[in-house]
Amino acid sequence: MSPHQTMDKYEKIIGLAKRRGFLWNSFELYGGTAGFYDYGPLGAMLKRRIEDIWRKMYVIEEGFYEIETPTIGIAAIFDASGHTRGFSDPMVVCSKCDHSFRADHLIEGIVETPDALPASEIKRLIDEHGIKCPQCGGIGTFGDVSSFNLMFKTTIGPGAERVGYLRPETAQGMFVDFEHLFRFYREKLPFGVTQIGYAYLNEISPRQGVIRLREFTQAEAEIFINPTEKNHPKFSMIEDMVLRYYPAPHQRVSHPAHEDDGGIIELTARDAVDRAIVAHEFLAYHLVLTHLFLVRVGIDPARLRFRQHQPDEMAHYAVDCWDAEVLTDRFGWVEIVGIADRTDYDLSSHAEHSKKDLSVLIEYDTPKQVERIAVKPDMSVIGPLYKGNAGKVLAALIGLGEEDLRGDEIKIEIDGEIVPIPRDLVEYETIIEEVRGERVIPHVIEPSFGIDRIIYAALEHSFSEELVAGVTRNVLHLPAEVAPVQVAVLPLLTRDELITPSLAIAETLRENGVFVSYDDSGTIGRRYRRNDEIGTPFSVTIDYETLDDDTVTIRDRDSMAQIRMPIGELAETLRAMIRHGFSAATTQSSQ
RNA sequence: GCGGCUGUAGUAUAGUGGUAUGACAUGAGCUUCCCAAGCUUAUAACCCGGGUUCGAAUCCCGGCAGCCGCACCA
Repeated sequence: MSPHQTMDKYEKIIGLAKRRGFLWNSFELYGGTAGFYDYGPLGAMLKRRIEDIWRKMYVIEEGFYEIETPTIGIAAIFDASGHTRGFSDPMVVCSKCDHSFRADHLIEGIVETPDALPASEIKRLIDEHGIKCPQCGGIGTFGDVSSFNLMFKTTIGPGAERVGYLRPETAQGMFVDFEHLFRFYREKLPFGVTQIGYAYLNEISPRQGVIRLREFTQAEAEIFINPTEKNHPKFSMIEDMVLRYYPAPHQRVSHPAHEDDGGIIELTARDAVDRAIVAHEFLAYHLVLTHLFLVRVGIDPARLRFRQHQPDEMAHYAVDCWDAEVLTDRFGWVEIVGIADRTDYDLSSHAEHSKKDLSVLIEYDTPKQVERIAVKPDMSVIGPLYKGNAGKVLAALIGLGEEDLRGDEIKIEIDGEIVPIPRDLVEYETIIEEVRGERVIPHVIEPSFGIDRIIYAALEHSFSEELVAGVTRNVLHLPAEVAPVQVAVLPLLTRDELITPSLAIAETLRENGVFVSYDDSGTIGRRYRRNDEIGTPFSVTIDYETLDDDTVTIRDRDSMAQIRMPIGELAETLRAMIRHGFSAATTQSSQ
């Protein structure tokens, strides 16, 4: 058996990607560093095309404008988002049973604020008090306490005073801009905003190549909606779309990420919502949109599923959360998109930390008439009487109901003390007030795409080895829309009389917006195979017939079929093929 | 981060205490040549640092990277 046959698919893809200029390990000149990859010429082109399709679908078709916010965030943002806290749990591993524990939890009861201690101090206390391993009962079996904050830390400005972090997700920048965005969208819900950009996690030991990176690209949409309106206006357009759902109750295996236990069900979006498998229409709509995007960029729908988070796996605030997962040869099911209903968690948390009101007024269709008690204390007397406490007295009085105000004496509570207020100092009346609406904090639906993982999955799913006349043909069956090189222009022979018109054709195609590579090295068969391997969907070949009648052949990557056509129709036909495929465009042109 | 294994041209490899094998790929050329044909020719490698040694790619130590297991995992 040759080494090539013993390689698994991951090795073949990474090998191909490296050889042909899709992906390179970064800093390789200096030995490389795990968790960083360069996109080579073809990889960068593929990435750009995939991002552009995402933009077409989310920015143009859904109308979610794109913004850009800094990749460095200040500490306050991540205090509010929970990243400084949640990402920095001190952990300790038992060397006997290999279970890991929150180190601060082990010494609860020994000190009052264990979470405020540095790692070395926690370790000292664990040793000093002979803390037992809760799992196996071992004493003195704990290793060093390690802090797991995965954010890259840096300082802002000289003097190293102000702490900054490289953002661990692009989302926070959009939440922080909420007030600006709300005004931009003329103060109406729902609206969405998107961002495509780098995010950073200082992974402990990233392996798995491009699957787990320390710098990665996210494409995220944050859609702010009215919490009471989780139906989607365009739901009827997609309600018949069938997706492969893997609901939480169907997940019976202990590592659902690596097994398919047969619990996947195929349902229309309508059924998924009606049977309460997906929480609501808005989420279901975005599952479908995600599916359409992924298939369009080259993910095999048969190796795609939507897995619901288990209740204990979901962030505590989330109502419902689904991951789009792809089946990979080596890593099993891998998450490539997360789609969550994050409720008002993010905005509420930023409101609390920034002390700004981030609620919005949802107007009623018709204003409501509401009866309420208007309390009018005589402050000219109360003020001098209660002096420093006058403000508290006023606040307490205004909050009283009619039954509290009716008696001979009014009693209020100030700092835990009951204080009597003379009856004649407080007047009140019942008034009818018009209420135009209600203030609420919008909920957020967040589809979050891991672009690098999507690129890997598209490469793996489109890769195939096909036997042609006893020889293996490597092909990337990438959709023409995302293929880095769209058309290869190839003179049949390396001769001037064919090279000259070939270069002219390549130039014309470029002027028509087609991304073309010109190649005259080696035999024609070799050049076809070279282009198959990088996924070039169409090749134009110039031969001696071209010199007689100005026709060329277009060769289809997938079927290896060829058609002949006049040079004059070439650009238009190729553009149609890139959009609709070889056979569709062929049928069209022959009619 | 811990433990085990590994590191030779672009790729997969052969090999030895005295600078390295053959192949594929790549470049140039020949061959009117439509699916990795053939011929000529060229380019191209011992992961990095330190130690032992007359001499280290080879032995030893450290680092880095990769793979596997544990832990972590957007």
